[in-house]
Amino acid sequence: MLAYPGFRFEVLKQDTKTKARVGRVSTPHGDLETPNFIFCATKAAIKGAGPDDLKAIKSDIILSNTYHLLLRPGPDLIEKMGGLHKFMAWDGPMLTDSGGFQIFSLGHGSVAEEIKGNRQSKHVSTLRKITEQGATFKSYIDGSMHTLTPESSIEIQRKLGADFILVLDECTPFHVDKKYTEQSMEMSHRWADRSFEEFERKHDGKQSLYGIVQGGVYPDLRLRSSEFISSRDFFGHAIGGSLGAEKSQMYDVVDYCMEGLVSNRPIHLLGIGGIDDIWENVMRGVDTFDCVSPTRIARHAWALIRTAENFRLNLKNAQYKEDDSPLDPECDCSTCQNFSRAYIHYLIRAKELLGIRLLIIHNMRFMTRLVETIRAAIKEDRFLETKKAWLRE
RNA sequence: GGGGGUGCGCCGGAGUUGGAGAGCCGGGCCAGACUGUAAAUCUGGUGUCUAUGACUGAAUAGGUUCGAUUCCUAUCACCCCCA
Repeated sequence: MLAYPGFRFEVLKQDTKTKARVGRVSTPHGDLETPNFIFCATKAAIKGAGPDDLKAIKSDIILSNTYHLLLRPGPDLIEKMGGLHKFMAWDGPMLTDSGGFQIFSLGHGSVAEEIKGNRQSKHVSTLRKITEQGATFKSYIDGSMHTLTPESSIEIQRKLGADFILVLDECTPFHVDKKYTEQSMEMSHRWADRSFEEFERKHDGKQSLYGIVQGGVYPDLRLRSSEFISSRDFFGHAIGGSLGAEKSQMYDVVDYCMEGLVSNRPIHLLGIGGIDDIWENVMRGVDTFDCVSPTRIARHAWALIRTAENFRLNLKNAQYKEDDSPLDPECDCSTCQNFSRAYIHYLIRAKELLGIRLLIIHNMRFMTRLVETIRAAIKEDRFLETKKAWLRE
């Protein structure tokens, strides 16, 4: 049994009516309470926000990516600079993705494109091949070839030094049949074991390893995969791969996984960050989330607002030209305390970077306030009531 | 005052050797997409109307011609040169 001396997960409060729970994860870089949201700093930076901003909006943890940092600046450079925490001046908990998602995204394009059938996508795949050994990519930066194996992904993540690291997996697409999904899942399981062995080989207690559940949208495969991942000595579990074409299917897939996952480990849902998805999946027992959406849509001028349609407003829209009200009257972030919708609208139109930055800060604070609300509700044993009121169901 | 040149879309270009423009490329404008980030990206729309079709449209007014954005005349605006 592998020990994770620098780490601990404890459930502080279990909701009595649902699987929602409040937990505490301890890491060498500090603790965080769950449910929580992990902001994506894919290339060792939250686009448009720095560590001070993260502290200001009360972010507990961020994520960075093996594949992108492998291409540039390279894991050796980051190790030489004292590790990723020091390099990017973030001293809190951190997770790195293994590059498994890039096996999907560099092969198929975005999630939406793949699910919608790649209709008009101009996506040119830079994924060269997937074999039992690993995945080979052509760098989008300089065209050079790079192979990511379970072993090399762990080795790179060790050099990066994040607190939580992930096994290499194949993020299975939506448009493959059950046979492919099953074979992909089984290969990901073998990759999980290889990742674990490589992790264990140089284990120093400063990092912890997450196993990833695959199995597409198939209940039996998801159950098998989650039981497999539970049988290995991972610190935490992540749910990955295709979660279906619709939200209802995603919630079903999460339910399938939960049947096979042991409950004394933190459970992460990879890549999900829709506002309603967070409530629905916390209810199903998910502890942590990550998603590019809050920061990406901010760069595309959308602000997260609880009471808006689909929980968001497009500040680029003409209707905000003369709107002197704060961005979100419910929010305590520096953007909402200081700036009007009209000003942000103007900044976006004028292509002033500050406009994007103000929205990024607000959207991030929106997410941390959301998980604060959720945790408080669970602690007070009012999760379902709060969910209903918050979502105006 | 004299000479030369240029005028079409909200703006800037390109193009039309007298043979069907609601019509190319940017930008702007109006919207949309985005879920482990090749994304400050990408997509659609953008004359009018009673809208599967019509109508108007190449500075303005005339003229030549089967046919004019194209040729001619006048006017207007802007630019350049001379005085």
